[in-house]
Amino acid sequence: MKANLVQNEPASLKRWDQAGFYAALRAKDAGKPKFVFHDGPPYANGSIHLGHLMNKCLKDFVVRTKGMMGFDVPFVPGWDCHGLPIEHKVMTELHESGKAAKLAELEPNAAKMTIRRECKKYAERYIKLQSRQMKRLLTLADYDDPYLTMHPSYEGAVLEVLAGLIGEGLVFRALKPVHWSIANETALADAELEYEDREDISVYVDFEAEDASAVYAAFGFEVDRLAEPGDEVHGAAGLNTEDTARRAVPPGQTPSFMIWTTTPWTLPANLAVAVHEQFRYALVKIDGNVTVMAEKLIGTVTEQAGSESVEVLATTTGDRLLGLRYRHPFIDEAPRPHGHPDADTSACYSVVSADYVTLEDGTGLVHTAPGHGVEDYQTGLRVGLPVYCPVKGDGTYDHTVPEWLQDLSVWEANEKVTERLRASGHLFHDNRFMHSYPHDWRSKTPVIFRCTEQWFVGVDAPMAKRGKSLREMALAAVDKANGDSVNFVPDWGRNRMRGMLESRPDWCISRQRSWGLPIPAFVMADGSAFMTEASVRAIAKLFREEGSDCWFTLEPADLLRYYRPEDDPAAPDSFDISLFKKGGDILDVWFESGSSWNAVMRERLGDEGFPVALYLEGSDQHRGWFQLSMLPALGVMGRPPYETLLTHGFMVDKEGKKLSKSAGHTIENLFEQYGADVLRWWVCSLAYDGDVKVDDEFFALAGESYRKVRNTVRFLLSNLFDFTPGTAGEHRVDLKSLDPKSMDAWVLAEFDRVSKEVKAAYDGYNFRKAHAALYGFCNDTLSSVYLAAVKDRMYCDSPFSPRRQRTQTVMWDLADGLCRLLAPVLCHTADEAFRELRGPDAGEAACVHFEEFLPEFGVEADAGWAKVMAARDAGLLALEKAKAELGLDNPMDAGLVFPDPDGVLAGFDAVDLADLCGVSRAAVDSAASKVVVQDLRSEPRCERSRKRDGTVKERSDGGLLSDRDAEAVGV
RNA sequence: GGGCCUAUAGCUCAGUUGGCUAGAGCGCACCCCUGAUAAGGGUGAGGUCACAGGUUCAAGUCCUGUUAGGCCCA
Repeated sequence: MKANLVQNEPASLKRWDQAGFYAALRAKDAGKPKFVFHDGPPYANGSIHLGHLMNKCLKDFVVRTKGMMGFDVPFVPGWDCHGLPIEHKVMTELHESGKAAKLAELEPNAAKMTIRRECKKYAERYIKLQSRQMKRLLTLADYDDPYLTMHPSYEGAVLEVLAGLIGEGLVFRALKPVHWSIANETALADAELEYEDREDISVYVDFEAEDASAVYAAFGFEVDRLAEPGDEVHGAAGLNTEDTARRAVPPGQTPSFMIWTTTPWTLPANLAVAVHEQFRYALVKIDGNVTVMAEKLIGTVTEQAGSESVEVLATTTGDRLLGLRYRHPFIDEAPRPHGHPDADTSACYSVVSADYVTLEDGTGLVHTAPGHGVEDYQTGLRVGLPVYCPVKGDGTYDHTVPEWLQDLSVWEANEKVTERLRASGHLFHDNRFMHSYPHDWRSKTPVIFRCTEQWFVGVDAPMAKRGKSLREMALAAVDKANGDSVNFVPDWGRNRMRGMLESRPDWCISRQRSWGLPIPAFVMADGSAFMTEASVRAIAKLFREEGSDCWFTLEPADLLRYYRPEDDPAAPDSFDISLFKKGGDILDVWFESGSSWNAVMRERLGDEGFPVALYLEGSDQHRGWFQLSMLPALGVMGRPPYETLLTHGFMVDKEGKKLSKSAGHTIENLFEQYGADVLRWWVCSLAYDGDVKVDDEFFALAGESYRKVRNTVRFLLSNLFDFTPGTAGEHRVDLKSLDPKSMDAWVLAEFDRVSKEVKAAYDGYNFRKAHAALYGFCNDTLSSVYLAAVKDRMYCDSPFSPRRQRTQTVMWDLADGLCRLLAPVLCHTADEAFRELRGPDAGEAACVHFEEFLPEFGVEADAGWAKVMAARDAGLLALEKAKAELGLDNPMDAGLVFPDPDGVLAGFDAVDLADLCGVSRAAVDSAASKVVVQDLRSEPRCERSRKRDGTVKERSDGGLLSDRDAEAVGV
């Protein structure tokens, strides 16, 4: 019989849907202890893919297993609705349909509203699609009332989190280098980056020293006179100590500092050269030019450049180079950043120290542009460099750069700058090379580092009330030594998260786009920003009522209608709301999803919703949702929002390589081909903590093993056709009366063992182990041992013989217990079987998903069973030999005599022993040392049972029957 | 380049604190059954535990390095 999952699953779905299943379950479970589990929101874009498939199934296993263990498990699905991917898609569509031009004519806020309306429609469309697909996966969740990050109450709750962080003094505005998408003209979060290979130019550039003597002096040369033509300039030999150097005469040319960079376009913004104080640097003459670089890198650099003559003139340590000045290769006067005409540029163009300088590549002298790199920025702060960024949002230079660069894009500038340096003699060497480089995850274009004014959440600033910094608290929360720290499954997630927390920078939470939650900041008349805890709470209240769209339609005074400055201790001394201008930034979407513990769990469940028991996502979320949920929760609630983090790996292809996005199945295809139960069975079998290989054949394999389980259950059911259903049916036999030496006691004891194992595995999220145990039970214990052995009595015993009814009772209980254990995974199949087991009279109320796992039967099996099963193995082996030696192909033509030295087997029913081996009869012999196979082919065979059990003879009706069969037939 | 992780039969995985001849399922081969039949049963062949060193009486297991792959970052 075919499973026909593709046709039948939707019917199950419909049946559950009509029963208002989720709500009914909540009602039924009311009052039970809660297991609160929180769904991370997938992005409302596109169809669900294999990653979602695994994630959603694993979550569903948790929901359903915990539910069947006796917990009330509310589960609210959610969607991440705002953000660049949708806005990008919508803008592309608007451009394609020609509507984008109209947008440009609109007033900016009106244009934003148009975009937002389109984005909302787009998000809704995909929420609907994904929701349908997730339901088709038979996942159990409150799909009637999901959480959407674009929902007004959600938006309000996010702002309340922001307000809490402001209250702790963690939110600030600053000029900082951030990842910048030129294509989308916005700052990007780390999570919005993808690393892809890219070819770039790497250049070695000589920066000419301003004061040659100072450089020579740093290397220990006598500097009272420079070498005249004809003077011998000493070579490298032995001249690496300052004493010897002092006796030498420096060469008569100006030395350079050689830097290396892979981003020539940042050279216009160069303001310093960094060295490591402890490293040794050499003054080296390469093909006639004197330059400075790290001693250890001379070989690699000159080899790469193909230099012919390399001569080390002297060496010194990095600290001696500090403060030496150089001339920028094509800029005469240090630039001043916008709006800071009086900026102090005295520190520019000199050698500074930095401990991140390495000797791995480059020259050991690091080009430093504070406007274009985080480390550069920090160095700049330390030594007092201006934060200079001559690159505009569109990736072109402004007019502070030399004319030949103005309005050029940075990518064009790479070439241009290189050529310029070559022409002016500053370029020592250049080559093209491939490296992995961050790209905007939507436009797939390379991003740049660029300094802009952004809002940040500080991770190192001590909190106003809590005293500690977010980083300190977060590290404590993942510290194993800390008793109530977060529990990680698997445990290495802890290390991973700690590493990330240790190194993470301040969180840039602002974006310059339309589709998102506005950061409710205002620009005051003096140009400074206005955003206090109280003002944000006031706007949050408004957003709850009207949604964040009102930010774009209302005036500042209206937006602040709930704000009472007189009650706000943080309010500036004097200000005039009528002069306020609305800020144009929106929040990082990660801040929104990172606030879901408040916007969903506390919102819906109050104190019971915080913290929750479990977050379950892919391992990439250690940096994403896991971390960005923890930080706001630490700031606002003082503890992480979850007790346990469960992590799964990623889908890779058959070879273990990254799954290409274009290839592979659509989810709809998989439903069509396999059905949800097979897909769920597959997910259940996965070692999800590592990478998961996925390929068509694996689904097919899962289908095979699913069918094995299904067939086993079907066989149980098919043997119960004449058995009164229910736990108190008239044919039912009291399990307590079972002989511990009976196969029935054995199989129930086996079930108990497996049931315990499966439940423990479920409880520990080890679904794979449960899968293996369930499969093994169906395949071995039932199919090949118990059911095969019991077939004869099912078919040939008198229908209401005690032996047959005892077996049916056991089969009924096994089917019942098995359905329950399978139900969290094979929700359609298990329910179908469960309903059939209860019979047609049970009606719609019969549903395995309203049930819990069965307690153990508590049936004791005789300790001698181990010996019986060993005897069975030996018997089967002996039969195999007999095939070859005696030509005894059919086991029913054979009898077995088992050695029984200790008399254990003698206590068991000989018919059971025979049936367990599929032979006609069995006996034990305490004197035998090995199994003896009897050839029974000469004995008569029962026409009904095909057994040659020694009782077969001609009966009154002329048939050849055994005693048992004769009695059953009544002749 | 850095952090975290993975590598055991053709495939998917077990293998606890280092300790008998390294296990299971699938697949494969051969056979049986034909009253679970687009089913069921039996037997068997498959492994230098990625590679190279090291610690140890003893290493799949511990340490170091290498290679390949994944996630995250630079």
